[in-house]
Amino acid sequence: MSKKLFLLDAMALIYRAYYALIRSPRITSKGKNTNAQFGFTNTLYDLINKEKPTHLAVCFDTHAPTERHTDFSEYKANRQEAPEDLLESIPDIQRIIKGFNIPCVELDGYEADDVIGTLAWQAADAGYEVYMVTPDKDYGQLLIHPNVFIYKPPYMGNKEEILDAQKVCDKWGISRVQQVVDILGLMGDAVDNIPGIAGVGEKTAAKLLKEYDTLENVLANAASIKGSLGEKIRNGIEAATISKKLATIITDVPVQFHEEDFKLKEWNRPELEESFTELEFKSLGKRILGDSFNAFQTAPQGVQTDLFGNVVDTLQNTVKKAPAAAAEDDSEVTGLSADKNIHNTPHQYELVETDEQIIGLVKQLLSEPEICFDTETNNLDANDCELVGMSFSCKPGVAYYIPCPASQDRTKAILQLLSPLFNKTDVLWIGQNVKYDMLVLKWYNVELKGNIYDTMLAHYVVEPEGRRSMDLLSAQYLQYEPVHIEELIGKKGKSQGNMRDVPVEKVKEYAAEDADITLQLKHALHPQLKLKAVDDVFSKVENPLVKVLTDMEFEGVRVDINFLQEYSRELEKDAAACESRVYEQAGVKFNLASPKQLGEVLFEKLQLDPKAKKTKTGQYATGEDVLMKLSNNNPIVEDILTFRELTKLKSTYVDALPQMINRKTGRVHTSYAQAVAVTGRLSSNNPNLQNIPIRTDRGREIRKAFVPRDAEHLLISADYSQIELRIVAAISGDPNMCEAFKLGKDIHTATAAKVYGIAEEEVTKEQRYKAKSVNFGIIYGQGAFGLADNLGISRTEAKTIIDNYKKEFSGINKYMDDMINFAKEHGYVQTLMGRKRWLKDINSANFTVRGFAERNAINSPIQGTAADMIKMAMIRIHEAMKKENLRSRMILQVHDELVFDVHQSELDTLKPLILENMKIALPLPNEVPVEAELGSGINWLEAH
DNA sequence: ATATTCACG
DNA sequence: ACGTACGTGAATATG
Repeated sequence: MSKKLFLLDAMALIYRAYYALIRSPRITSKGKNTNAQFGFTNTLYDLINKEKPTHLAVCFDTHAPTERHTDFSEYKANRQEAPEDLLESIPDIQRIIKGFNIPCVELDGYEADDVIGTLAWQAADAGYEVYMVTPDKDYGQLLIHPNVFIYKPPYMGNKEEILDAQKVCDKWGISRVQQVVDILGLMGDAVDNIPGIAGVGEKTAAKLLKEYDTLENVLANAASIKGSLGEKIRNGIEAATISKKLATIITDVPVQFHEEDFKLKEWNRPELEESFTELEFKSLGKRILGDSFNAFQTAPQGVQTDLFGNVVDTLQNTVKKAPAAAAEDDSEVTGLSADKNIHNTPHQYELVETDEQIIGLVKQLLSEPEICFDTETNNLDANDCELVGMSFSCKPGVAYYIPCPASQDRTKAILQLLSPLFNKTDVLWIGQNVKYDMLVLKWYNVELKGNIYDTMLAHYVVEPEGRRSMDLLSAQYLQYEPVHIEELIGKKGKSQGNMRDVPVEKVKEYAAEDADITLQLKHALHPQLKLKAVDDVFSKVENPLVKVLTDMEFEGVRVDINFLQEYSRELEKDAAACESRVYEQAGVKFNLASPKQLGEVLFEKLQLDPKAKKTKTGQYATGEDVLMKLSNNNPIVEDILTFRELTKLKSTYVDALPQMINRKTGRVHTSYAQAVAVTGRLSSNNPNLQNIPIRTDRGREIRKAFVPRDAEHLLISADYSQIELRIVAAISGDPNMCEAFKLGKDIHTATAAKVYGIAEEEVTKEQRYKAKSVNFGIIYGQGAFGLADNLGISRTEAKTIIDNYKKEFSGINKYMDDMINFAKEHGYVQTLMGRKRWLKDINSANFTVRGFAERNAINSPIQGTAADMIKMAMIRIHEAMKKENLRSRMILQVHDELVFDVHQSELDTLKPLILENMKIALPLPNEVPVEAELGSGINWLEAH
């Protein structure tokens, strides 16, 4: 019998199993998520059963950095932290593997693919047929030995797949598997953050290798490669060299394949029984262990520990011992080696607890012009948490921490003692994401009267595209690694701890350090504001907006649950009807919500389109645009699209919104992200209230659920009219467009008249519609192809329209060129308020990459100026409402719209106040007027 | 975690 | 030959 060795890439399989099951999670009676354990065990067992390996080993990655990480800091730097449930599953899985009497192999400094590659070749040399079980395409490079294969386990509805060298070569379009690393070196790999050559993708890489055979030879001949491709390659020599090295799997890892170790042996049944019982694998347990297995029996006690390690020992240190028991001890937070963190810089952090101490601190801080502060809470949701403590710092290295005990009376008393500080007007409050802290304090009826300096926002205007967690900023600007919050309360997830339960001494170190670091960050970032000339947008727009957003988030909006519940039932019914009609027409039942299954039904079973579009993963595309183009209005298409619409509305809005209602206020409190959108816009999340439906009848209904706080109130909605087009007209100074706005014309009709060379009265609906599409397309830098696609017209017609447009509105054409040229020269574009966006790819040799940057150069100043304008308006309106002591509140912002919850007695005061401030917030050049419209009603739909 | 789809301005 | 309109957030499937 031939010897078949299977080597499993454990982490890759665990990830897949975990996420494949996440929608119907397996939770034990103790509340433990066992997705990964279940999925992995299932895969392992099926593999053993079906493929009948004679030998098997499971390979893990370790936390230790590898040479790839030390050589190239960006390697896998884009990876998110694994979820806690997943990390906690690893000891269980290793224990199950031991139960099957299968060795786990891992080695510090090497990744699983290195270990697997090395073992695979050794075993193949020894006459084995070797299957590397992994979804990872990089393994293709290892198929040099004719007896080594890749075994892709079933996933996404695909069957398992065995890849040999030929299949891998066909897949990539190469002639030898050795070229897999050359391909990866040229094209990079987004998953692992391997750069490759900018602008070289899979196709180009394959073409180059066809001609030059190896990456080295491509680079050696770079000088003779013509055109932009040659330039790209010449610019990417270093990146390609690094990338190839990163993608190359190491095959001389110090591990030794021993036949005996990897041989499948008798299972350790008691051990498996115990694991399966603990994890509550009922049917799976029976399937594996037979009917005698009963998941509810008491776990057998006293399993002999020497059964765990006997395979392992012959592999010396390369094999990890299974944990003696499932990780019950949670004294240390997993996943982080505490000794690696460097937070031992000399500092003086003091605990301030008694009334006397607090009064002393207040007295001291009252003389400070700038105070850095931070709050600690027992929950991330600022609208649903208690204050656990506050830290203050005015001098680098010195900080104070005031703990707030569970007694809310005492917490209020502490805040009372601090009130002279909070009420002080001539003080600058420095913090990182101050909105959060202000919101927490607002629930205690505390408002900061001084000015705000938010370091997160400073970084936002200095580097709009960067990421800006405290940890990253500290590393980037202070070269200092602070205490991670995970060290105190664990990672995000259901078992995340609570700051309240952490010993005060530990919280003090963490909290005081945060205030200390934030103060130092302010000093590091501040010069950058002037240097990059973004201090205006920072001090006039972003910082003053913090208080406005705090108040808006605090207010929230009332949502009519009854209405939504009723509407949910209606949508449910209609969606179900659509669904059954689809199954009837298709002649099969399947999961209509699965694009993959739908694609197969439409394009294979029903043969609706012989040349159906595929997505990049090789599935059929089933997006709305694709379906709409399907053969002559097939009724099944209509039902599918309606089903999609109804289920989208139901799951994203109608059913989700009631669950977001705050238990204290009975209202929905969105959170505005002020430092996310690169153009300067806000974004909204938890829930997103900036994408509530309006375009379809059934979607629009949802707006009826947004209602005033009570019968004495109404909602007001005020929105800018054509603001982005006005901004284009104004900053381009195009005479025709400016004139149209000055005369108060309908801009799309006026555009159509110019483009078609006719009088405005003669413009048809069709022509106006097309002109409108051009107007919007221009804002985004759309070309003839896009316009044609959008309007369903020929590319020639689209080109004619665009050419006419550019001729009639030559100023706008010039604006677009000017923006691109400005960006090419200066490396950035900017808004009217001086908000900047840097475009590093603007001079890229790659057409696609550069084109993207060019469209950004056109769009960002427009979108960003509109964002500046409404932000300024919000600041003004908020200030005016406060000054007038109104009881009405601004509650929502939707990019060009503001929504207010208005007491009816204040309607007449408020309407002009809102409109006037919106209009004058940011005057446009070339006398282009800014217009805003306003409506009111008993719900958002009616107010619109 | 990744891919696809779709809601808004 | 390639890709083709900017900016977001959220839900779904996936074994």
